[in-house]
Amino acid sequence: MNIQKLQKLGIKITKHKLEVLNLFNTHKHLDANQIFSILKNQNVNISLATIYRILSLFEIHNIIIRHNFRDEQSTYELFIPNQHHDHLICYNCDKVIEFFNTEIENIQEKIADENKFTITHHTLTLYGICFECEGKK
Amino acid sequence: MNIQKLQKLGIKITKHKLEVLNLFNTHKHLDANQIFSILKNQNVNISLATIYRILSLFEIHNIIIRHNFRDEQSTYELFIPNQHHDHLICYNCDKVIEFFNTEIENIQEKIADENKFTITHHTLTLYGICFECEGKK
DNA sequence: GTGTGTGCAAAGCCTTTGCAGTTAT
DNA sequence: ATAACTGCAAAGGCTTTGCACACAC
Repeated sequence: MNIQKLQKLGIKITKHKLEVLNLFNTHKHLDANQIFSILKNQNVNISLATIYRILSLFEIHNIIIRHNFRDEQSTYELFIPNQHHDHLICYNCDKVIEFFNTEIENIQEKIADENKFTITHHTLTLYGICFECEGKK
Repeated sequence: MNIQKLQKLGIKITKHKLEVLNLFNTHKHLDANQIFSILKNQNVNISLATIYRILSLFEIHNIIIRHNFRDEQSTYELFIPNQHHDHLICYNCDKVIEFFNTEIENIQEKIADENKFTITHHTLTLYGICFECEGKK
């Protein structure tokens, strides 16, 4: 995702938008508060309201996607076409591991067909304890 | 789930708890507000706070399970041991279809093993448009 | 110049909690 | 009797919005 693409979408380029976008290059998964904290540490003045507005805008234009992993805040990650994946999350350390499994995707299609559904998207998240946290106990 | 089982868990039986529990016999998936509305229509006086407290209590005791299907409110359904299932949800009419697929469950275990994870639970939800809604367009 | 973007403070929504009175066992 | 339950109102956490000003194109 670069500036030209943003402009093609009719999005006005601002320093704030670029800063939020850049964060996703170094942080795969981010929520609004994390973005706020990181930018604050970098001495960037931006309000939470603006962050939420930028995230909504990016989401509408399929630049990022929103996840609601637990009940709490929404987490965002860059949306990269043809690179769909699902998540494995450690309940203890919040580590997120991405995975993709063709078989599961195919079976999902089969299930949708059987129920006469047209799937637009899906959420598959496995929650558990990772090896490192398991060892610590 | 019957009164004896509740009492064995050390839960004090009240009219409100039984009323909430009974609703799940006729409504598979319910959120706090729906419960509030339904009971209000039945002339049952109960506060939202109490509903939330009952739902939390039932969740802790594995009587019901909580889903966060979209971003909105939490939805609950009865927890029936050995009857795990996943969901297919219509974006248009909110219809919920339950399904279970052994293959997917097995592959998930394989993925967890490969990543040295111990899975405690998972969420698989397929979002799309059902046959009826597709026809209406 | 004009339509967007922004900060601030206020409000919205779902959910939780403190308190004082009530009920189940 | 006593621990659990309840209603009410207030507060909490995340997110959105109205307004006035500032900025991108």
